[in-house]
Amino acid sequence: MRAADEAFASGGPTVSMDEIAGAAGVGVGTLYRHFPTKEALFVAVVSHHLSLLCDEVETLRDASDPGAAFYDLLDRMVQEATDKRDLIDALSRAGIDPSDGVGEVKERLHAAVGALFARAKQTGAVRDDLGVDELLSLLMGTCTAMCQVDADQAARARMMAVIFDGLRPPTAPRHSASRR
Amino acid sequence: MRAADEAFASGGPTVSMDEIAGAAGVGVGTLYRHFPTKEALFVAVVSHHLSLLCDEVETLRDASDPGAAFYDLLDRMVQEATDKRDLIDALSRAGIDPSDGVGEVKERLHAAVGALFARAKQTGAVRDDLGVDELLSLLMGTCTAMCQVDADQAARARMMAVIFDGLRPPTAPRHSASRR
DNA sequence: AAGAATACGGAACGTCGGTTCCGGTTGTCA
DNA sequence: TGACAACCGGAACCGACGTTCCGTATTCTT
Repeated sequence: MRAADEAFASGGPTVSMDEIAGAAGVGVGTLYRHFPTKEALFVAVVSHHLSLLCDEVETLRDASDPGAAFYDLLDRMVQEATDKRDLIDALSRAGIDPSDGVGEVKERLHAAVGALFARAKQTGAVRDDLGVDELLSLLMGTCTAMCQVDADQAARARMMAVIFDGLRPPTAPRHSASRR
Repeated sequence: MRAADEAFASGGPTVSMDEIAGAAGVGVGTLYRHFPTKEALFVAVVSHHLSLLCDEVETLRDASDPGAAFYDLLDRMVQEATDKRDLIDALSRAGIDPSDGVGEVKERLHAAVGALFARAKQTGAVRDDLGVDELLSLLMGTCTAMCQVDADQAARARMMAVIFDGLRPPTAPRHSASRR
């Protein structure tokens, strides 16, 4: 059942309950017997994904090379989120809506990524003027950017290179983006 | 009338026609007398914005310092797109849907940005391994990322710094983002 | 094996938003 | 000044979608 639900999530949060039910081979009534509302179903699927992601990140927490592990993680996250479009919405919701059930999982992800992020900073692999929130937001943005150029793998690699290079410690203060 | 339409666009493409009409101080019927469909209205607004943006970019085409002009432009675009949420959808549509009326304006924007981009490359202000499509997609992603951290101007500046530093020519080949 | 309780599928309902259409109004021309 | 025409506002229509409900199937119990 969850398997069919994942299939739903790939289409984004706009698919109708009928379609989800159809994909799962059940009636809509069955869906509502397991989840009180569509929102709840979406949250469940999203939380599940985020939870898996958390496990992965927590595994990397004590990696011997935090920098490499960090960039590897980013690469994988973006790669995965590009396929599963719902993960993007997941991340975006994680940043926006602290009320619903995603909130707790978001905390976990935040903490796990934060830990790895901090270690990577210590080794000088990433710049130290960036917060976890900003990192996650950037990551989210990158994912949506990736969804634009569906096919071209090379283009994606170039875009990732931009982000990665930007995350490294700047060799020298070169530009200020401040305004107002 | 257009003025009121812009007000609509700020709320994203999901606002109802009734709300738009209300904001414009007219009835829905009037809206439909000027635009055959909601989609058309949206396209009109978006095209208008993109058109203005094109004018701006084309002005910068022959700037004495293409690099500075380029980064200044990015800064302004992101800043503006953060306020006007519809511009994000505009950029995203520009990348995705070549069928509707936005297509032509997208060509113009593509060409104008491409020209400035090329000149900035020549002066060594930006890396030369990136295409215009990738740049625009990245820009779009950055905008959506910005919309996450609504308030904090400092956070936005840090995120922009990441993007900007990533766009500069890498000092040395340091990391490969390829996979698969 | 029979009855009850639970689960199931899908038809039915209410709401919401895009689109259409009709009655009123304003401006124009003779 | 009176009739005609264009325009306007908003009520009415229609389809889509989330949600609910009921008749039926299935399984568990004794």
